[in-house]
Amino acid sequence: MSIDDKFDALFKALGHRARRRILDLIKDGPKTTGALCEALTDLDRCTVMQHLSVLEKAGLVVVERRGRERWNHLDALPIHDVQKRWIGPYAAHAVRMLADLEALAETEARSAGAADKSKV
Amino acid sequence: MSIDDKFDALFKALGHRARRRILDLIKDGPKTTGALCEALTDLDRCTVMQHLSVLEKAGLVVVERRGRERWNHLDALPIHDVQKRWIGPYAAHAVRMLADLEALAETEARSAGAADKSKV
DNA sequence: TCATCATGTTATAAAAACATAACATGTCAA
DNA sequence: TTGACATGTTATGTTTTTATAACATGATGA
Repeated sequence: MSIDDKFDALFKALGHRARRRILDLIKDGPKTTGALCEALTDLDRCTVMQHLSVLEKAGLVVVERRGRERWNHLDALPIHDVQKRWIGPYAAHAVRMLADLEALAETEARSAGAADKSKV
Repeated sequence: MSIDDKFDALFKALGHRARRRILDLIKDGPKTTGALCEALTDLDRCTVMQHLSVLEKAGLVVVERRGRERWNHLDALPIHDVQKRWIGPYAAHAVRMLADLEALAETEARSAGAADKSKV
């Protein structure tokens, strides 16, 4: 599995609201599949399980079997990689852009009087 | 457009390697659609444009038209929101989990002798 | 043991995403 | 103005995703 496959799987996993809700539900501790289905009343049980398997393939959910129960644990470590490669740098970029914009606005404000006659 | 729609669009946009490549290509300055197509030789021009429209819907690409050219600018601000709501908190969670795990490993190492007989 | 319960598997229909082709538009420069 | 050029639009086929239904398994407790 290439690095791109990994990020594809991760972003895909995060790209559906039901799956993000599941992550939020198991953030503070693992839950059984049944408990998750009870919380997600608008979704069929099979649908929840499909979402869980997408999350599992992305490495965001780790499964532990206890008797006939299946406990779904969050593993947030892959998100840490997303942060490092994609989000962090771009977020920093966003902040830098904002700063540039503000500087530009200030410069333009200063020369506004001179530039006015060239405006449409 | 709800907040969930926004995040759906954003993660979806980030969830395809071709689109992530496009983002990287315009990270340091806008490029025309034609320039992007030249860089992405493995993709059809129409496919590139479809990807661009996905990025545009997610607010990650802002289009400026100059004559017959279309200049695609990166807007990384939406990624900043992803960072704040989804990545940051979960990345922090990952770090906390790691710390917990290390603490647990240490505890178990200390009581290893006593616990050994109960192992399978 | 045996009914029940939690979960798993397989199949299928509908919707969305991806990739391409064919045609259309509007701009530039000779 | 006219041909080449950069881009836009519409249509279409293919593949994935999403959501359910129907059936299967395997643990648990009376």
